[in-house]
Amino acid sequence: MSISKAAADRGVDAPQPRRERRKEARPGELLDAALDLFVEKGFAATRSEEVAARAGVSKGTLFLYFPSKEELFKAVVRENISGRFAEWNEEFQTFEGSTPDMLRYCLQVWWDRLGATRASGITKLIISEARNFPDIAAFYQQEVIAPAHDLLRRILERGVARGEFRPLDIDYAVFSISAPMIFLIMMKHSLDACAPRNYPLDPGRYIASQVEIMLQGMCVRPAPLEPA
Amino acid sequence: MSISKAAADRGVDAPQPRRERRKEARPGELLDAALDLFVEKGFAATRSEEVAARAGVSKGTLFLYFPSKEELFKAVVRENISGRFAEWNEEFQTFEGSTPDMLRYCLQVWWDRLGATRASGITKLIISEARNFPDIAAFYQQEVIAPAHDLLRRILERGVARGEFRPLDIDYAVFSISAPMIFLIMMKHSLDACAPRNYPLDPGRYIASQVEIMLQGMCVRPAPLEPA
Amino acid sequence: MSISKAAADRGVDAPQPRRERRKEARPGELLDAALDLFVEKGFAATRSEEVAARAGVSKGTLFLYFPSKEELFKAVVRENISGRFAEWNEEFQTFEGSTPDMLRYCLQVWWDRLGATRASGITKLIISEARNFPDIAAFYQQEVIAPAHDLLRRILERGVARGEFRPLDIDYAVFSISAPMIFLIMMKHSLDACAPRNYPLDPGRYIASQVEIMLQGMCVRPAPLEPA
Amino acid sequence: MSISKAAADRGVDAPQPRRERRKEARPGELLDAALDLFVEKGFAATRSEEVAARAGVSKGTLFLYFPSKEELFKAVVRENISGRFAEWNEEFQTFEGSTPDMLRYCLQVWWDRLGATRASGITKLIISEARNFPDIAAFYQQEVIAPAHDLLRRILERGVARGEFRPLDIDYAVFSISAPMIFLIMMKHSLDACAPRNYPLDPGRYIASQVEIMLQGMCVRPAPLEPA
DNA sequence: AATGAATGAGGGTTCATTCAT
DNA sequence: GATGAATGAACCCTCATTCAT
Repeated sequence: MSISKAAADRGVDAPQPRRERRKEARPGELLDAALDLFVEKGFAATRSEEVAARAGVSKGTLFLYFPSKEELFKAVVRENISGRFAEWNEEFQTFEGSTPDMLRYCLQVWWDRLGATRASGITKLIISEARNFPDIAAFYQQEVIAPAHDLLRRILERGVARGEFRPLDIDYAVFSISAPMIFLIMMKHSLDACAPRNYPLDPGRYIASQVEIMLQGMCVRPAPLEPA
Repeated sequence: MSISKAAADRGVDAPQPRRERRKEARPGELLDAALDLFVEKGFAATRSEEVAARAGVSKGTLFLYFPSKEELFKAVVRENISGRFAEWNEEFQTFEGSTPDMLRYCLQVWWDRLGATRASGITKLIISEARNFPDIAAFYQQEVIAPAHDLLRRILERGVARGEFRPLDIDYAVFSISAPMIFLIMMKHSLDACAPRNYPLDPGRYIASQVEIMLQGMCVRPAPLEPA
Repeated sequence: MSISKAAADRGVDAPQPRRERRKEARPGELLDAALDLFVEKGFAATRSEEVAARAGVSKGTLFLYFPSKEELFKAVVRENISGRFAEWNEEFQTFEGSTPDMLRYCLQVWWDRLGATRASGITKLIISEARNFPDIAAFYQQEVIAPAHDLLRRILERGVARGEFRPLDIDYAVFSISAPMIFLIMMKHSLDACAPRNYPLDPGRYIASQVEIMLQGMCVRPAPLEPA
Repeated sequence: MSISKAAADRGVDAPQPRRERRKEARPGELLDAALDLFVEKGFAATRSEEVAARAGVSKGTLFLYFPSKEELFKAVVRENISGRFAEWNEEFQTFEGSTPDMLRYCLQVWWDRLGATRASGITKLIISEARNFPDIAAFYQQEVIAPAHDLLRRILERGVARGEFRPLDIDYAVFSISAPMIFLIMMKHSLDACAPRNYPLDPGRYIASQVEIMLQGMCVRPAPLEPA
């Protein structure tokens, strides 16, 4: 019974059309399965057997690649946090419009490419489990938060330099800008996930209005404010 | 580690008689210990025996006062959060100033009496573990979120009724107002708790400025905006 | 909550109109409560606190009179097995009708005065728990089964002596006669108690028909048999 | 006591490797151990760890094969009782003799293959604990009692259809026929198990004579009755 | 490398029993 | 004597981890 369930999950003896890489891909498949489950259930409630089953391997194999559930968790976080910033940085390096437009674009990209995707689960995961995994938290701080803040900081400094923004407490502004995004991501993966519509919120609308509000406060010549 | 910890928690060298008759004090001591541990480790990772040990009693005694870990948690929420709404509601019932002042005062009270205290850890816990404990999420929604939103809603409606605010999408405004508070609390209990000063932020200043921004958008005759 | 429940069970502070004997009656009241509960729930599932509550005393008091739950159980059984046989023996000593009538009367008395009453719970109790309490079983054998069998034996011997019955294997006949009674009692307290009407049985009808069948087999001049 | 018992049960001096690979044998060994213990101590008093120990495995292994103590019990019932009905039904489907012979044969089979075996302890257990485990009682009612009664009912109906039996109150007759069997089993596992020979009874003889008595009452042309 | 049967340390909860008052 | 708060040994069950194959 439990035997066939595991077999079913991994597609029994089908010849895996697009997975001929098999062996080398193992750790990746495990990390992928683990990401899904950790995001969905959190660290404690995710059972290692379920991760293995979803990756199509046996429980023993999981421990062949990762010495413990905790190390698996750390590997999942490390695996999924990286690289994207290089690409985005470049995009913004070559951005040519006004800085308010740049900021609008930046937040929209953030939401579309991260917030709205499965990857936002990692943000939720980190924030939820940070206290139980301090080294993960430190790692995340270095690898994600710092680069992200740097990007925002550069945008804001560009605006000030070009005379579009008033002089700003930059750290503070960075913080104010990221807050709604983080908040949205947390809600999406917690209360909204169990009792949808506790928060009757359209993310796009919320982000857009928050950006305009921030810009209102930062711009030298504020645009007219829309109703909240 | 766990061996000596229990002993230490109980106050090894205290000369108290083994069976102190303290029926009245017990529930409070247990709730206090439980709050600490729930905030520190989350709901799932907090073991009931550890709560008992920290309160200086045996495992069995805990279940003498609270029929289950879940009920213990609910009691913690009532003791530290929802039980205090009545009092706060009254405070606002009799508030006589302008509605913008009322809103400023409300958020300051929220931060001072909840956000800045241990109890704010509960908010973080709920958001972190809601998906795994739907009963608890539902309880919290009813007992905390709904009343809190009602309070905010009443304030906003007062502002509209008195002609201080423009007509508002109230649900949306309630949401926008709570977001910075929730965000602040999340950070305090996750990333900030492991590596303080990730966010070089003064909560009071952040909240104050967010309120002004919101008021800017809501008021009929906006006050001049300070720099972000 | 649990405090008031116990208080309610024992009638709080009512002046106990018909229980002025109080102290001397304690053990009896405890045994009485325990009988009810043991019959209803069996030994393992009966909680000593509930016995105490039903008797109107505290948990501690129970252990003042009986050193353990097991001793309480034994005392309950001993207390309730006795005496009745003397009375019945006398009744039958002076019976003047035919022996078949005597047997019919005997079984009817057995059912009416024991089987149909709360006391039949003891029979069920003993049979259910005999293996876990061998000394109880021995005690019951001596105090109840032996006298009861003696009574039946005397009736049968009277029948043979008076030429009403054929020569009988008396032990065997005693057994055949008691079986339906015991069976009825067991059913009443087990399967019938949870899913009534598993056994579409009217006890009176069943006993009567069983007696007639037995008599049919034992009598010198059998009466015509009714349909089963 | 319990320390050395577990060791003893496992076969202390057996030179087997600590992890014998015996997946096929396990369930059977566990069911065997469980039957012994359920019969000996009842359902509530049987601890799952002890079952595991008697089967020579650890606590966890038991739950690898049976998801709960209750399911273990159900499996024991299926293995030893209800799983065999199919075979017996077939036997009776093809029975070609007279219906009285069929009934005689049926009860003899019942006694030989169930009553006289360890499995009869389950019947006693059910009757003893039905009230405390309504789920189990319902299961047993469905899985055992109903099919058994159906079998008896079919035999009786055959007799009536073939003109061998008088028209019968079938439910009632089913009941009358099973009663002596149940009674015998109860005694065997309760009083007789502690002090054998309380009832100086040969089961075969008792059953045979009870059948004849019943037949006497049911048959169109009764055979002459033997002395009781 | 891969498996999956087996382990055993807990985790939440219950309840007979104790003992300071 | 009586109380009932407190204890702690069990109990059922889970699951990360191990290891013989």
